[in-house]
Amino acid sequence: MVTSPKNLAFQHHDHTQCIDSALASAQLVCSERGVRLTPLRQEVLQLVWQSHKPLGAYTLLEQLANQSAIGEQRKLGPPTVYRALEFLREQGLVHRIDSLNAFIGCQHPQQPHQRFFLICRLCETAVELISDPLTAVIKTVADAAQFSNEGASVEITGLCPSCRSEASDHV
Amino acid sequence: MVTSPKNLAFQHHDHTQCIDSALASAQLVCSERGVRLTPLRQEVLQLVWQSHKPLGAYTLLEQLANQSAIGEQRKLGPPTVYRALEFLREQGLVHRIDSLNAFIGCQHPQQPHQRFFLICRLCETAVELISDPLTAVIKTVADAAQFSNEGASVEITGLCPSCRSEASDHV
DNA sequence: GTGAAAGTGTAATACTATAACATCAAATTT
DNA sequence: AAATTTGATGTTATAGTATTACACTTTCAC
Repeated sequence: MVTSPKNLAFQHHDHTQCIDSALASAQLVCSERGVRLTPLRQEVLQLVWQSHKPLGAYTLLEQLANQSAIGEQRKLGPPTVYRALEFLREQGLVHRIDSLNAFIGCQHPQQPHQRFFLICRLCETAVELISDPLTAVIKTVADAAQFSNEGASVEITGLCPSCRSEASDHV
Repeated sequence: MVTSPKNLAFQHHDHTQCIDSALASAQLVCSERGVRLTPLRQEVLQLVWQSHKPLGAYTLLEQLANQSAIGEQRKLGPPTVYRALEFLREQGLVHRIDSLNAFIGCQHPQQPHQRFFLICRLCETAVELISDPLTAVIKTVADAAQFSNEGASVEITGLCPSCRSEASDHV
């Protein structure tokens, strides 16, 4: 069977490509919009993209302090990372996963969209989807209730393909 | 047009009925399952049901301490209310709204179900929906990614019918 | 009744997020 | 280029949300 690009993050893949492409997109998007992707913001974006696992703000803060050139000499506080995350979210480069209090790089930063995620409870990988049928049903449901839909978040929890097969291996 | 029962909570209604029916359902469900709806748990459920607005755990704690017979003599801490909420959630009597860190009474406690909400950003009312099409699309999306869907949460944010018309009144 | 299990009390603490104000850097104006 | 303004970051403190750990009590099964 052909692997759908949708669940690529659940497979082994060349993650360097993910990071590179995310950084390139971010550069492009920010210069188009005339907003500044400062070194700090870029570093936070890079940290968020180190994996497909959502990371908490304090984890990012710690890594920023310990693993990055930026944190070498500065004493960083929570507002620093929260502000960077807020900027990245405004630009649609990062999403927050409400059920995890954690942040993840946006996999479709080009256009604005609702937030649909598949979240594996074992490997903690989160995959972002774009689904027209899901978007359509949400619109239908909201319309039926005469509710003006300004934004939506869908978080689907369960086991990803890899963790499913591993789980069945160990029965 | 006929008002759908779905968005009843957005309309004026006899909320006493909501509370009574929720408590009756809870009694029934708990006795059927052989679990104990203690006075504390019942009080927390009642507080959650005082409105259709999700409430934070610390708000509930404060009300429990100040407004209920239970809180009169005891000195209550956060674990007390969190444990009651955990129990009520396990029994499907209460849901947590992740985007608000808040809790709301379940409007369909009879059967297990996924969590679909319309959340008004003005009046803060949250309405729970059961939508077969939405359930079906989520299943389809998960299946397509070979993802085992164990639970899902959909939080749709915007303006409810009442707040929409009020907003347009004041233009 | 006695013991086991479930429920609650209590103190301490961990985790998540923001407010407020100071400082610094970049861009714009003059 | 100096002055001005704006945006970005540093820093301290605090607010808000949730859990751990252990003591005590109540309920239920036997």
